[in-house]
Amino acid sequence: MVAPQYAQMINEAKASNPNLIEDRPVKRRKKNSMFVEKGLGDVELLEPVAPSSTVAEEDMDNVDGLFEEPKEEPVEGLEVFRPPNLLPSHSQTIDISEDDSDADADFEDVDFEPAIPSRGPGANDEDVEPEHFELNLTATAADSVPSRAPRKKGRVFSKQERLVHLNTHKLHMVCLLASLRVRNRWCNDGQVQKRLLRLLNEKNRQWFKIDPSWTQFRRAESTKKGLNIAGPIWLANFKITARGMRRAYYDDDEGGEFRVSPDMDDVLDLEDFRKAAIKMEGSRIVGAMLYCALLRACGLDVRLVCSMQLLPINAGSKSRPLLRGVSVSGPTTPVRTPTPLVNQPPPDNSTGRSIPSIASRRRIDPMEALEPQAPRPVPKLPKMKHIIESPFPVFWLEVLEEAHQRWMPVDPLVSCTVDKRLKFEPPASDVENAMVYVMGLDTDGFVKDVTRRYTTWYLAKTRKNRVESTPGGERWLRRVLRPFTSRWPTDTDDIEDQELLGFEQREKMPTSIQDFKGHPRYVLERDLRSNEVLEFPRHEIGKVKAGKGGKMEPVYRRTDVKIVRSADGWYRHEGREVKEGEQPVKIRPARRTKVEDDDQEGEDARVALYTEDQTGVYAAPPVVNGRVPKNIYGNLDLYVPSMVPAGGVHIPHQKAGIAARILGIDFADAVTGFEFRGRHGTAVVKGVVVAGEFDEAVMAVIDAYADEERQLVEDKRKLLVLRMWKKFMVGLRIKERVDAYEVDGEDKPDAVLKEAVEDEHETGMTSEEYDMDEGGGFMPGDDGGGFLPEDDDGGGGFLQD
DNA sequence: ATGAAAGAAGTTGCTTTGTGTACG
DNA sequence: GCGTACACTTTGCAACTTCTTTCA
Repeated sequence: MVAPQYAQMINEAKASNPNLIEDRPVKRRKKNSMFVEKGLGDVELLEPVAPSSTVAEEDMDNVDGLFEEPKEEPVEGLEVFRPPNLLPSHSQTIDISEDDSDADADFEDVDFEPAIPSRGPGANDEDVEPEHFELNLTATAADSVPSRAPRKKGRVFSKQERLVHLNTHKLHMVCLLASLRVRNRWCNDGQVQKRLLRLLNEKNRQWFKIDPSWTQFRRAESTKKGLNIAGPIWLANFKITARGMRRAYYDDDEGGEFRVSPDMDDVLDLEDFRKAAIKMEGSRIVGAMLYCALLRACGLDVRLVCSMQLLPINAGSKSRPLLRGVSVSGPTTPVRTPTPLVNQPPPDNSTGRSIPSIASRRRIDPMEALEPQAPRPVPKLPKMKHIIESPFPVFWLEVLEEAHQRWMPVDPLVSCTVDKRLKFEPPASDVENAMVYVMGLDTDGFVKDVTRRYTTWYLAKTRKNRVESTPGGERWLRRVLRPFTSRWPTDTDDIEDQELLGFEQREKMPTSIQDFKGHPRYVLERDLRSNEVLEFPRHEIGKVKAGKGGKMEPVYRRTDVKIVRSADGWYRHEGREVKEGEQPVKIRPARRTKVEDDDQEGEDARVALYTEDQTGVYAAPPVVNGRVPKNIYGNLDLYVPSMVPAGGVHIPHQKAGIAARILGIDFADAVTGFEFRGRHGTAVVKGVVVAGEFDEAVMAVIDAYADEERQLVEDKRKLLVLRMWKKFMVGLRIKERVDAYEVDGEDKPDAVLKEAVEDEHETGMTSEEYDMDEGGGFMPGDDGGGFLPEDDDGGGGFLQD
């Protein structure tokens, strides 16, 4: 039951801003910015993947099932993610047609291209209407002409576009998590582990065999020593022949075709992985995975750790850097062999340089690949340059140091370190690698967010690039990770949580002015919003130097920031009023609303602002003797429930006003807000306020009203039914009469009947005489609410329906 | 190289209790 | 002359955001 959750979450994200489909002119937009317009709609793509609801239990393997065997072009899922619609077609994104594994059972009932995007279970009612969306799509993708030349770099993204970026980021995370889970599971593969164990001899492995009787120190040192021995052995045996995961970028070149680098990692399934274990080569990803498998085989508790290279939430002006160290020439996309390769010999891989097509590789039996190949002409392959990647790893491991129940980072390939957590974070300027989310997957496939262990400025910098910095982001991430989290935390988990919390708590105060902006813990006065104020008395907790040669600025706690509002604002938004004698804590110039206001007092008008502490809950004048006090507009402000006057009751029913009038009691329309249409705001009335003692009376009248309405509907239905019976009986009667008149030689009573009935049709069956003379018994009694007006087409209409 | 400041160019949020005309 | 239904209206400004450039 994982996928539907995500679909729902993404839908919620969409629904949370219904305005985003609002069809309004966007002043500056890149031509062909199709993904931006279309991306949202395509988030729907996740929904159909939902397995049938019969899978009730939290079957986590479902995730694996769904993402088990990505075919076609899954490499991009690892390296660069693109919104599904950027690809030539959906079917190409998730094409499972040639999949013959059991995994596709999950897909069988799935329609990947629903004509109308279906609503997710529990999807918000504010969901985008598909037709509406379609319209917008066409309009913007085809007709949008920027009012001026788009800025080359650093263009400003609209709210819509930014929302698409956010949703893309989320979707990317979900997909990558699923992908990681599959890959992590491969690291448990018995065949792979058995094979890899050959690398370490008995003596090497002895370090991992901990004797519980040893001292804590000795146990810890033994593990470390073992890792320090195994690392170099690994480095010497593993060869990097493919490119691993890179930092992801949104493509500037929106119309361009997506290309996968020819040297991209191409270990796509367990068979590939087993083969890589034998050949001991591949990308950094494969290297880390294989080393993970090896250490797990040695009996260690090992996590596969990935610094997720997601498409960013805030798309910057940076465009994708060129790959460095690519093959000089050669295909830009993996060559696909058009015909089935069942009987063809596998391509020669003995050079270790060739990157055969994905299609052909997946059919190679790993054992067969080891057999000596019959010599055959090999086409000259492009020479591969040395692959240049980030000097910091994207994949590495964490090994549980059993003695202290502590996870130690281990990287055998890039930094070649053991237990050096600060050697993993790349600088912000690294175009190949950005550290935003670091996830560790243990043997059981549980995911732990260990980002805090590796980042120096988690709160000041890293957090700003994560979903937690967006509204509702924390909850979203929690929900995404929930299916990947063990429900029974162990002591080790608790220890680690404390450790990670400690990293965060010990984070130093930022040294640059800009890092204070949006910092969850600190704030500078200069960054205060216009509706924010520092609590008095001010509590300075530090100083920071503003720029070089600048002066020192005081630093305050974020928790000391209070929201201020005008007296009117408190009243309208919270139903509170400023207490008597309170002095404003801040004063800001009033906004001039109208041109006609521009007299003297309009120019230096000011608005006094107060904190919540300075206000109390507003108490409306109470209802006395059934009289409801009204304001100058003759109604009652009811912006929040607390504004109902004492002794009164709010009846939020459309008919409440009418009901109160019928009863002849005093009432006031309840104004719950304003609708801004055109130049003027119009009061939104939701029901009325009456004296508490009339509550039941009013409700009774309303109910009676509703009953009457129901009765009306019921009567209409009854009449319809009776008419049908009448028609039937009339027909029968005619038939009876015609049959009675039958003469010799003329035996076509049916035809006569038909004619008679049709006749009846045309006359609109207003033949009351029938009812009066003979058919009276079929009509409702006169007390049944009287005779309802008969529609002109009523007679014919119901028979056709 | 890095960060601060200023400028540019866009987006967002606040605004907040109608009016005029045709017609029966 | 009065009451009712209905069409028309759909701002504009300042704050804010996010980028670039320039400078130290």
